[in-house]
Amino acid sequence: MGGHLVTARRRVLLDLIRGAGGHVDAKELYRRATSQGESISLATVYRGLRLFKALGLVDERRLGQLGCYYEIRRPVDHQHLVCQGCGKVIEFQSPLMRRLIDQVQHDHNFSVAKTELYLQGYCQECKWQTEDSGR
Amino acid sequence: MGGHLVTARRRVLLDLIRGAGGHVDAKELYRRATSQGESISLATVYRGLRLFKALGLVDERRLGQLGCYYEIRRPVDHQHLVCQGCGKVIEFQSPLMRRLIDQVQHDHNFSVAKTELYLQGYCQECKWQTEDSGR
DNA sequence: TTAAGTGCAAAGGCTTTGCAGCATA
DNA sequence: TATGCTGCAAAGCCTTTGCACTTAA
Repeated sequence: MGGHLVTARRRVLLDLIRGAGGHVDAKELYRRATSQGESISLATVYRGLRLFKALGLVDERRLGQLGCYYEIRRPVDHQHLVCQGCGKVIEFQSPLMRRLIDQVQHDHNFSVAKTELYLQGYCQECKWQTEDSGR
Repeated sequence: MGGHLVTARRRVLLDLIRGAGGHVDAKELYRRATSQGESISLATVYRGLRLFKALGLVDERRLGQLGCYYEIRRPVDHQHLVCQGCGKVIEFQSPLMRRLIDQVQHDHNFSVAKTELYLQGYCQECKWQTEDSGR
């Protein structure tokens, strides 16, 4: 059973994902790596991300139509709130989520392995603007 | 302000979406249309879907890594449960969802416009199999 | 030394678009 | 008739892959 190598690219990649605090996609990681002088190809970024996912180090999230974003896996589950005005991403977590999942598992005799709640709308600042413009 | 035409293709397309009970993607709609003798192109399918979305007739859902699925918009919100064993899609709805959204809106001063909860796991039948195989 | 990682370019899905012709109101 | 619809083929994204070369252990 072959192990996985610790390479320079992978270290850089993982550091970048950590530093990004979630909310980066593959292309952005590639851009950040190269812009700080690191030599890496987009293909390697994708391969690294796939590996990290498989190892459970990183989670891939689909934020609506925005595409795939990557973040370090953390012990406590959280969900995302995306502002369609300014694009801001807010993380939150609610105990109701746990209750909801328990309920669904029970009602449908289903074993839930992965959950993703995505909420889209307008943040405090962008709310005013939509009200003003009346759009 | 131009109106939108009611055309044969669009009628067919909408009927197919209705008949599918959710859970079809563009390619599948194209396949079903042509296989029942209708003449339509994939581009027209996409254009129709975009229009229906804009008119609020149809919702686009991203079921995890499965891609885009389309369904007739219904008055009552619902969410999806996808079995990673057999691919079955189960719809459900829970009053906890409403409460969770109210809470998030309040806590983050955010106005939620669109919500999507996606749960992935194993249904009743597929649960046994994963237990047996011990995988 | 040797399995694993990497870059490059090509290929694969899915979705959109430009354009010329067609159809609906 | 005029605006909007359609098909076709091409192009655009994002992501994966084949292959030859490089590197970590």
